[in-house]
Amino acid sequence: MKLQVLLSEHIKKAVHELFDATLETVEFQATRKEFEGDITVVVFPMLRVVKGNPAVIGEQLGSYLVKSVAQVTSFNVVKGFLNIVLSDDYYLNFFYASGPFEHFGMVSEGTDAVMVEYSSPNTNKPLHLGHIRNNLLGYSVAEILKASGKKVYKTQIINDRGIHICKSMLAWQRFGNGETPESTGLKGDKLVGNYYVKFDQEYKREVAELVANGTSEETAKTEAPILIAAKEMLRNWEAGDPETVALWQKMNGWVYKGFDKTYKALGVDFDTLYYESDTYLLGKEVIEDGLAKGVFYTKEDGSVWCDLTEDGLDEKLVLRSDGTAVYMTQDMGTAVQRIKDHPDVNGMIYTVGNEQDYHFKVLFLILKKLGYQWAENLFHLSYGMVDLPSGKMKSREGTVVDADDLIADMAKTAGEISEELGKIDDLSEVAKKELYHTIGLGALKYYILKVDPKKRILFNPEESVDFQGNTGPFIQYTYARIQSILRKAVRQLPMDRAITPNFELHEKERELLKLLQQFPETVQQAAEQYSPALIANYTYELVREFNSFYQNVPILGLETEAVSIFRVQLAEAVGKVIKNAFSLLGISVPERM
RNA sequence: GGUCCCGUAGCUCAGCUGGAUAGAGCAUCUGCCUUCUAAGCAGACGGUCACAGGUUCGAAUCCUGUCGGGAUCACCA
Repeated sequence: MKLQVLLSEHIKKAVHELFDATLETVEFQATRKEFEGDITVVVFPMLRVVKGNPAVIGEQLGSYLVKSVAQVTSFNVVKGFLNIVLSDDYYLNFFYASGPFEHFGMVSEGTDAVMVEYSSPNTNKPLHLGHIRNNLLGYSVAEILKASGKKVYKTQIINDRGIHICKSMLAWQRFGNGETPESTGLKGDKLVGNYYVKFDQEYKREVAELVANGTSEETAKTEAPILIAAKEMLRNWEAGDPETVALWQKMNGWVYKGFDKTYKALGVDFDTLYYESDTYLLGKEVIEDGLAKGVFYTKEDGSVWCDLTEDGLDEKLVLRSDGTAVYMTQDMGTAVQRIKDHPDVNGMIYTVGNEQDYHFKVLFLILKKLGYQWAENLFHLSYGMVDLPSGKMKSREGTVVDADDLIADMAKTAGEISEELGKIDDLSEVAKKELYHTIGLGALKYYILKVDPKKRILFNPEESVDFQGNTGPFIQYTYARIQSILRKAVRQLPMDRAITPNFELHEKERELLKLLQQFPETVQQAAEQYSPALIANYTYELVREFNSFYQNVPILGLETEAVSIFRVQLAEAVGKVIKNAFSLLGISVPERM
């Protein structure tokens, strides 16, 4: 039985016996460092049913627990806080029962399935820092949900159609001279992105020219020939013009190859893909359904709306008067389609920036009104923008931080620091390169995931990311040190020998065991709150505690072999939990660094 | 203007469903490499939790208002 449940039952019983009162719940909290104890019962809330001085009540409850619960060895009361000291046996039992910690904290996959959408890029330009935040969040939340026992489908919707890609296509047609990724050596997404920029330059030039010839700026902006040509191209595409479609396929193909490389470098992947070119016409039957159910209504001009004023929102258009779909229509259609494709799915998480908060609020509400039971389990994983010291990122103005460049830069910085420290000089060049990538990416991922998604991030590429303190590399470093202990221990100690733990636990050991114990609960909590940050901060705390242990108590070469073996085992367990926790963040841990 | 999000140390961030003296890292300063990796450890310095009210035994946390920053309010996606 879980300790809290056990204690809580005994306390309720104690309250009943000692004060003849009935207690609904018992409030626990971790004992603060400065006090002696492992777990604390807050007495104040009990005052509602038990009259008296909280300190005195605490004393009475404390003595009761010491007498009746084997795991409780002693207690102390500070004001209204009853600090309980647990026995070494309790911790050791936990430790030996939970080993060997390989899958500690991970629940095996159940039948309850969810779909996690993230990334969802446009195909006219490369991925940038904003996508990185999106990808890391989405991937991590997917992993956390998996670890909490859900079956997870990772997906993205690729915005492969629309005016944006036509702009790149047109510019390539006009100025490209038949360039390909092969002929230029450029990644496909970069090449296509360059033409998107080229389009914008040309467009601006034409607008300026028109304005110089006396056209008003407003007219010039809508009548620039290249824009008209791009719109024409979109119409051709929608009409299925073979030449346009072929070009579209070719250039999108380049982009996908480029994206694949970036995703691979980032360490993210997908189980199932959706393309907007397939889904942009979806949603019409949902409209029919909604009309039949009276959720939607038609205006005189034929447009279809959903009235959400009762829910404090506006009226929302769901189908244009010409019968074509809007964004909302598509998203409804896509959601329904996804459930059709994956009938076991009973909930979806959308990783999309917070500028779409309103959109998703409306989308979820409409789907609920339509009566889909899975609509009860929709969540918008909303995140803030990533700002640069220079301000907002604008892709058309080229003020973006490119994803590939950033990853490479991080690895480079990691390399420079490693070289300077010179601890891994004996590694091969290939192994070094891989390690630098691991560390650089660890720094980047951790930096982004440790902060609350809702908050906007100010990212300074110049100063890059720290490698000290609450950072990915710091945690990776701790893991590497643990591996070093293990390597040495195997040579020095009979690690396979069964030990009888009859020694007194060191204070640091108790702290570590306490933290280890909390991991499974933390994973569940992170899953409920869709919060990688929770995992990150937990890991940091564990690592700090371990470092303090490592630096302050001897592990190897002790007179008592049993204690040494136990400490090595403890270090090993911490290492495994770090590894597990980091895998939930999509960060790998090196054996050495 | 309506709605939503954010405001905690000089900087970057934690702070769980209200609980003890608000915590880390960076930066600055002091110690610690002849023992398991010093990307580390131990310590010092640093706070009117934006502001003002309210709720209560108790508020950074919940409620109301004000100020500051951002997003969003299209027959765009």
